[in-house]
Parts: sequence; structure tokens; C-alpha cells
Amino acid sequence: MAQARTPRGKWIEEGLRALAAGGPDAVRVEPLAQSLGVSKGGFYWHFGDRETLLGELLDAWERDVTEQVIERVESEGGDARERLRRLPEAIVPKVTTDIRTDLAIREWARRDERVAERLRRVDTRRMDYLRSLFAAFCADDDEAEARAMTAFSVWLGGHLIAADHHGRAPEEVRELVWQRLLR
Amino acid sequence: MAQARTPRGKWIEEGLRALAAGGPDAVRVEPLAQSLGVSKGGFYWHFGDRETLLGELLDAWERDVTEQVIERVESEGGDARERLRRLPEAIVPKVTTDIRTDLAIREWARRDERVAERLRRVDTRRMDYLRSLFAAFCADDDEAEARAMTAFSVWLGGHLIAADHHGRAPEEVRELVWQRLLR
DNA sequence: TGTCATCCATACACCAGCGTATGGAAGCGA
DNA sequence: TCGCTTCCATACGCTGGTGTATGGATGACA
Repeated sequence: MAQARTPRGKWIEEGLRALAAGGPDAVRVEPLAQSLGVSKGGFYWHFGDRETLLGELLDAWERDVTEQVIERVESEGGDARERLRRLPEAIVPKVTTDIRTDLAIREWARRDERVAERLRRVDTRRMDYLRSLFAAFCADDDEAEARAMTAFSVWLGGHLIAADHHGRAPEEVRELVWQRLLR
Repeated sequence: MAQARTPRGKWIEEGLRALAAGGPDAVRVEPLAQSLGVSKGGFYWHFGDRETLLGELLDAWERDVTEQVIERVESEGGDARERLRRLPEAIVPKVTTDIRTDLAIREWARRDERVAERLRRVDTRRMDYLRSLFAAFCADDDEAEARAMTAFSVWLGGHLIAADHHGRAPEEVRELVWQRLLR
């Protein structure tokens, strides 16, 4: 076997980078090849076509983005509040777990039903986990549901909403909400 | 003056539709012309180039999306809680106020600084209005800020998060959060 | 009725990107 | 050293889009 100069994984990694930066439309074979310093010849040996790569990007994302984070939080123990407090930091910076990848896929899901289905699986898994943590100290199911939804929304909103908070930093605002959720 | 068969406004309207459905990359001159049942000849008479249209789409959105909603809520009176309760329904269904336009522009802003600046203006205006309403019955500034951010985030999140709520409809969950925000 | 502003059709040059075909090059194992 | 697998370069045809040029068509108004 000869050495793989630009193996599958390299293409996927570069593809995820492009996806995070510019959405699925920015994942183009020839620019990807250029970024990697090779021609597109090798790409079509690995993948056949562009669609195949896009599918594998989603596979990689779906694999990394939930279980890895949850396992990380769970492995360090503590009660529900402590685990929730650790959640935001448990998202290790990787190409797949980049929030921008999340946002790009979320937008993509709006126009592609197969992407929407994957997102549904991932979001359901995340909400289930959040709900289970809040349920540990909330009076009833409604309260846990409301707090889980709020936590998820504010996590996303913090990266999407561009408002000026007049003196407060975005992280301070997130912290204000977070404190109230953990009461 | 001869009759405008396909005047500026028609192109903008169709452009907003395409933007809402598929993001800025989906706003293409030739498909737009086809949707309108004409050739692209007239387009370049009106706009010069594609960039100009994209700019005008943003103009139209920025103009309609904040003041019109706020004026509508304000015109009907009531105390702060009543106004907040009416807010979701005050968003009249138009091409510019379509939530999908909002989401598309939000994604677009991530890769175009000029778009980001417009979004910053719009979001700041919205947050200012929300904050002012919550401040009417909240104990302190921190509380109002936290609730405004939560309201905004959950409004967006409700359209972005694809999780299955196990029996609850998405609107029920939103309502659970909303009730708590108005306490 | 003629003129002018407004809008549209058509044809064209051009470019970016997809996918294909083909001929290597480079290293590993026998 | 030979052959095989793995990867890359290059050239090509094709599609779908941008923007330009030009010659109408159509209707309001004088």
C-alpha cells in the first residue's frame, strides 16, 4: 500500500471547515482541492461525487456532536446543577463541534429533508439530556421542559443574536440567564 | 409613461421569496426572471447587477421588520404584559417579516460584514423594545435583560430547534416559557 | 399620430464548477 | 525488480449562471 498523501479524512476535515465558514454551498470540490494544495483528481477517487462528501460531513458531525460532549460531562460526575454548569465548557473546540458548523447545518436542514432528519435526531438527543438534568431539581415536568428549551435556545441565541446590550458583554447576559435557570 | 409590466417591486418581492427559501445564494437573476415569466432583460434595466438587488432586499427587510411590528403593538395599547402577549401575533405575514427571511439573513450576516451591521441594528432595536417592556414589571435591570434575551432566543429557537418534545407540541413548549417570562 | 420612456427578448462572451477519462508517479510487498 | 494499490495532474465536455449589446414592443401623452 502506498502512502495516502491526501486521505479521505483530510477532505472531510477541509469540507467541514468550508461548511462552517460558508454553508453547504461553499463546499466546492475545486476550491477544496486548492486549499489542500492538490488537484481534484484524488477527490473523485475517494468520493465519486460531491453529494457523497456532503453526506459524510453530516455523518462526522452527527457522530461527534452529541455523545462526545455528553460523555465528557457525565464522566466528571457531580450533581445535576454542576453538570449543567460544566456543559458549555464541555464542548471541545473541534471542526465538527464548532458552533458555526451547527448553525450552517441548521440552515441547510431548512431546505433538505434528509438533513432535517439528522438534525431532529441530534436536537432530540440534546433536549433529552438537558431535560433529564433539569428534572433532577425542578418541581414538575413543565418546569423542566421550559428550562431545557430556554437553555438550548439561549445557547443558540447567544451566537445568533447580534444586538448591542448597552454596556453588558454577551457572555454576561448569557450568565444572567444561566444563573436563573439553575435556581 | 408606459405601464411597468414587471416593475422594481416585483423583482424585490420575488427576490425575498428566494432569499427566504434558499438563502442569498439562491437569489439568482435567471431563475428569478423565469419565476416572473419574463427574461432577465428587464432585470438589468432596473438593477444593473445582482449585488444591487441583494442590497435592496436588505433595505426592504430592515424597513419592514422592526418599526411596523412595534407600531402595531403600541397602537393597540394595554400594559406591558398585554403588549408582550400580543407581540408574537403582531408579526403580520409578509414576505419581509417571514421568519425564514430572518433566519436566512442571520446566516448571511455570518459571512458578510455589511449584512452583519444591518442585523446588529435590527436586533438592537428589537432587544431595546423587549427590554423596555420587561422593565415595566421586573425588579431590576438584570432581570429585565435576562428575560428579554430569553424571549428573543426562544422565539428564534422555536423555529430553529428540531427536537421532538415527546408528546408536547412546539407551541406548547413556547407557551410554557412565555408564561414564566410574564410572571 | 408621433414621440418618448419603459420594459422585454435574444444572442453573445465569459467564467466557475462538476464529473470523466487517461496517463502517470510513488511506495510497498513479493 | 516487478506489479499492485493508491493517489495526483491534466485536459476535456458540459451546465448554469453573470453581465452586455442591441433591437424591438407597448402604452402614455402631447
